[in-house]
Amino acid sequence: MALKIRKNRSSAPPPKCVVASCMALIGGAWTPNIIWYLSGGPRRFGELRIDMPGISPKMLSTRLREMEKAGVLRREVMPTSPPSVEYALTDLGAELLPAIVAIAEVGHKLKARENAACGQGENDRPAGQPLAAE
Amino acid sequence: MALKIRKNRSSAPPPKCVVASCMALIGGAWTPNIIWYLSGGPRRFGELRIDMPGISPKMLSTRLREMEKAGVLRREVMPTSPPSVEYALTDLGAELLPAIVAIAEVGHKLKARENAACGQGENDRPAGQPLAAE
DNA sequence: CTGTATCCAAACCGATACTG
DNA sequence: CAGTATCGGTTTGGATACAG
Repeated sequence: MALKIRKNRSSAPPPKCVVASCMALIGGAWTPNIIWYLSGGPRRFGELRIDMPGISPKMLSTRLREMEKAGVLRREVMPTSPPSVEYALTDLGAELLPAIVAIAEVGHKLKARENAACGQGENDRPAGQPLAAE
Repeated sequence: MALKIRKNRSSAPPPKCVVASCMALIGGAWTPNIIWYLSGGPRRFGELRIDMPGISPKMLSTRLREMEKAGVLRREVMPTSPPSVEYALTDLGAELLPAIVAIAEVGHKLKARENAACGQGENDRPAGQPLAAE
């Protein structure tokens, strides 16, 4: 052998499958938003649709279903005259928030660097791209 | 209008684009692992390959390149006889760790529930699926 | 050893239309 | 109002082979 492999100094083995479990939930394009909006209290299907302009009913339904199955939110049918359904985060679902906040925090710094490029002239994104930034 | 839309009680607007900036980096299938292994100190290309059995050189190269461009890691060519390249997290890259840890933490609970199913008989994954769980 | 090129399968997402 | 069905475009990731 030409070069020797150094022992990895990481304190613990990387929990890939564990990370994947969470990423499957918050890794979607809309899931962080759904969780965020739900963190303010229970919310109906149509309300969530209005909260997130551009989301198709299919996506919302799919994500909601996945999240319910994973046990991070609860679906409750309200017996009103026009049927309405409320979605609310469970305790488990609320635990996703710190992760999302952590992501948003570092994402903020990432984005700042992305736009400023730290003095480098290399920025192909002129700052202010039309994402769904409220 | 039949039903009135309740005002969203979420404390702040969900920073979707900001989240996306971070998710683009840690949302990949291998990126969390790369960051984790790099958190133990600088590491070479081949070492990372051994750390993560199953990753193709293309993926590793692609992710490494993206992360370098985003400024979360630095690439350094060591002038040794067989050429070797070391990758190391930058300060900015180290800031990704808290987010990954937060994800892993809630992912752990998610996975526990996923396997136990809380007394329900509904689990189509018999626990112990062959993911890259070290 | 350190990558890059090509091909290919699967997942994700969006738009539209339609049902209960 | 609250979804489901279907179609298609785009992206992502894996396998393999090859190059500097």
